[in-house]
Amino acid sequence: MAGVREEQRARTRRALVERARALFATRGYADVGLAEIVAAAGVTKGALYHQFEGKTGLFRAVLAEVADEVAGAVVAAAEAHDDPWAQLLAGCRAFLVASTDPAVARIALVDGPAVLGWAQWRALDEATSGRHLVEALETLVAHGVLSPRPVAPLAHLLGGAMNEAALWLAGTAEAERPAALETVWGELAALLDALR
Amino acid sequence: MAGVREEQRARTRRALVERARALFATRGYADVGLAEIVAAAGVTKGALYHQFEGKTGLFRAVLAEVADEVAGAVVAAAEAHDDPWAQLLAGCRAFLVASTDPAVARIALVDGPAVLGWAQWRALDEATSGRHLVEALETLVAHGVLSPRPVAPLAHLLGGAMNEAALWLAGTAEAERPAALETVWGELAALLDALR
DNA sequence: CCTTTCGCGTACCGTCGGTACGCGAAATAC
DNA sequence: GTATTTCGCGTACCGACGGTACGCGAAAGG
Repeated sequence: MAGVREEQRARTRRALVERARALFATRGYADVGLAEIVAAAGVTKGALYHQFEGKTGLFRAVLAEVADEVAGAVVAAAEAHDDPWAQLLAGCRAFLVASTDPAVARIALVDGPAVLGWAQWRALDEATSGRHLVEALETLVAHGVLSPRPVAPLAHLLGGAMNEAALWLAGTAEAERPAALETVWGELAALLDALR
Repeated sequence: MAGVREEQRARTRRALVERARALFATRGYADVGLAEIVAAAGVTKGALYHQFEGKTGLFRAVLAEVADEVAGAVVAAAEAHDDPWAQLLAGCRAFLVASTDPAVARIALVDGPAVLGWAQWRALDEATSGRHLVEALETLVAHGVLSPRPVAPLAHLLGGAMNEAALWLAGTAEAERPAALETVWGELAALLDALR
C-alpha cells in the first residue's frame, strides 16, 4: 500500500484548497472564478470536479478548514485553564482574536452563510467552535455558576455578538485593531460577567 | 408638471423592487437571474439597467426598503413608551420580531453582507435601525441608567446577538416560532437587564 | 411644430459554472 | 509478467448569466 495514487490525490486537494482559500479570503467567493483557482493550483477544472462537488463544494472544504483552525485555537486557549469560568472567558477571547483576521472573517462570517445557506453554515459551526460554547455554558450551569436556563438561545446570542464584533474589528485598520479589540473585549467580558 | 413620465418611471421601479424582493427572499440573491426578475416585473433588462446599477444596485434598493421597514417598526415600538429603558427593550423586541420573518432575514442578514460587502451593509444598518440602538444606549448613559462606557462596541455586540437570534428563529418551523421567540427574548431581556 | 430628452425594448457579447469524454498511468487479477 | 480494471485528471464544449450598445417612440421644453 505505497499509495502513490492517494498521495497525488491528496496533493491536488491541498493545492486547490490552499489557493482557493487565499483567493476567497482576499476577493470574496463571488469575484473569484474557477479558472483562476485551478490555474493558481496548477491543475484544471477536471481535477477540481473530480475532487469536489463544484465551486460550492470547494468552498465548503475551505470553510471547514478555517472553522477547524478557529475551533482549535478556542480549545487550546480553554485548556490552559482549570476553572470553567476562566475557560469560557479564554475560549471567547480566543474566538474573537482568531475571527478578527480579515481572511477568516470574510470566509467564515460573510460568504459562509450566503454560499452554503444559513442552516448548513450553522451546522458546520455547531460541529466546531459553536459546540464548545454550548458545552462551556452547560458546564457552568451544572456547576451552579450560571442559573439553570436554556443554553442554546444564550449560545446563539453570545455567538452572534462575537461574530459581529469580529466582523467590525476585521474592518478596522490593522494598526488600530489591537486597541479596538481590547475595547470590544472589555465590553464582552463585562457582558459575560453580568451573567453570573 | 403633471409628470406622466416620472410616474411611469416610479411604476417601473416599484415593480422591479417588489418582484425582486419576493424572489430574493424565497430563493436567495445568487439563484435568481435578471431574466426572471424582469419577466416577473413585466419589463426588460433595458429598463432595469436604466433604473439601477446592475443586479447589485437592484439588490441595494431592495435591502434599503427592507431596512427602512424594520427601522420603522423599531421606532414605532419605542415611541409607545416614555421611559428610555422601556424604549430600548421595546425597540430590541420589535427588531427581533421583524427580523425573524424569513424573507427579511434572508435579504438583510444572509445575502446583504455577502452581496454588498460587510462595510456597505454596516453603513446601511447604521443609517437605519442600528442608529436607533446607538442613540438609545447613549440616552441611557446620559441618564445614568448605564455606567459611562463606549457605546459603539456594545451596540455591535447587541446588534450581532439580535441578528444571529433572528436568523435562528427564521430557520425554525413557523408553528413553533412564537414560543421559540419568547424563549430567546427572555434570554435577551435578561442579558440587557444585567447591564443596568 | 420642432427639437431635445428620456424611459425602455432588442440584439448581442464575454465569461462563468458545469459536463462529457478520452487518455495514460497506477492498481488489481490471474 | 501480462491482461484488465480503476482512477486521477486534462480537453473541449455547452447553456446560462450579467452586462452593454443602440435604436425607437413618446413626453417635455422652446
